[in-house]
Amino acid sequence: MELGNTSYVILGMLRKGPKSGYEIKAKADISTRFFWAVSYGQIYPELKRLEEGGLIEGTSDPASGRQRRVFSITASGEQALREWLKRPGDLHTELRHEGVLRFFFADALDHEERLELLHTMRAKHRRLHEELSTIVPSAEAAREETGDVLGLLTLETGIAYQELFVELCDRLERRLNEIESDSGGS
Amino acid sequence: MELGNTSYVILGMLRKGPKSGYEIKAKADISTRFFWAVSYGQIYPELKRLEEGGLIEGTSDPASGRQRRVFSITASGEQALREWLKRPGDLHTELRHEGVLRFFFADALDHEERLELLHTMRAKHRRLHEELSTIVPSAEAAREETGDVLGLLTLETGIAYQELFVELCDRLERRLNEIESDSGGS
DNA sequence: GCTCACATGTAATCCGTTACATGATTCT
DNA sequence: AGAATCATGTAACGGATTACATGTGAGC
Repeated sequence: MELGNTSYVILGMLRKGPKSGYEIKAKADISTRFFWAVSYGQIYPELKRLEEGGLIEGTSDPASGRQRRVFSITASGEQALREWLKRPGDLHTELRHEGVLRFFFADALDHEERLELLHTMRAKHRRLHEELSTIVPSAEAAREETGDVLGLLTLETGIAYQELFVELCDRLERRLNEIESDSGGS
Repeated sequence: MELGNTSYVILGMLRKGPKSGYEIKAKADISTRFFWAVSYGQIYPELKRLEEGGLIEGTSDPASGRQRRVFSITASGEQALREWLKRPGDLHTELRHEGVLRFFFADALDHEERLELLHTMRAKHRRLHEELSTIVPSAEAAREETGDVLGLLTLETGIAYQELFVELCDRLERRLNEIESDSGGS
């Protein structure tokens, strides 16, 4: 059966322990979301498909008071996951960044408007930086409990990424101001 | 009419001067591609739509020996572009990064396999870094000719972005080696 | 004459989001 | 009692890629 990267998000989450679709989404929202987002509209149909393919197994969960289906990864699911993790060849990377896009075309704006764009952009990355920072304690707790250090390292990577953009906004602002004062000087 | 960010890529490219669909793609491939990619499958239908909406104007070009349509931005097209550039509110940012995704789930691998993943990832970012570096001279030439400094600044931003990921791969490798020698030591 | 770059377009498909619909349980 | 959270799912839509189809002009 054909699996996309989103299928592996589900498989990877289930490998860390049995979960419901709802829980997968919740975990993804504080971890993979920042470099691979998933939505309910993908998760639930995909859980069905993966179960039909025998990569995961669902059981109705009477232990919980709630009506919910909890899925576990099967042996062939684990095998598929490992196969993907080891698969050689190109790693898909894609960036869609409206802020940089606008900046590229910002010669249609005047100096003040350009600075405002950079401020909006920096504010966004600062917000994301903060959001990621609040997750750190729970990632540290997870490392203590499960011994999984990669969650924390990945989170730090995400934080460094946001920091870079904040710094780039500052750098661009300085450069624009230099150019403006050079051309407008005296 | 409804315009998406891809429409503004076309509008922005045409604002720098009249172009064919083919040329728009070629220019985008060495500039916006790294933070907002576009394909022919979007460009040609969108050119039609933008012309119908009066934001651009196409003229068959007999000056060139070839059969081609060259589009120019209209006054209302420029207005739409500026309106977008100044529009307040959220800037869409999206990252899909299979390398970091795999790394997050890489506790299913052994130490050597994890390092290999990081090497593949670093190789990819190095390749992109190099690709961007080769564009620098043409961006500098464009700055000289057209006075547009933003193309160069955006390119430098893209280069800094690739540099960060190369450095992050190194950093992660060091961290993994530290952990490995700690647990395997003595 | 051949190949490469120029050039335009469409159809199928995939991937993903958003909005909607529904309902149970827990907490206040 | 009411609100928030837990929980599952689907349908419509949008955005984008890929593959395909087709043809011309320029340079070797």
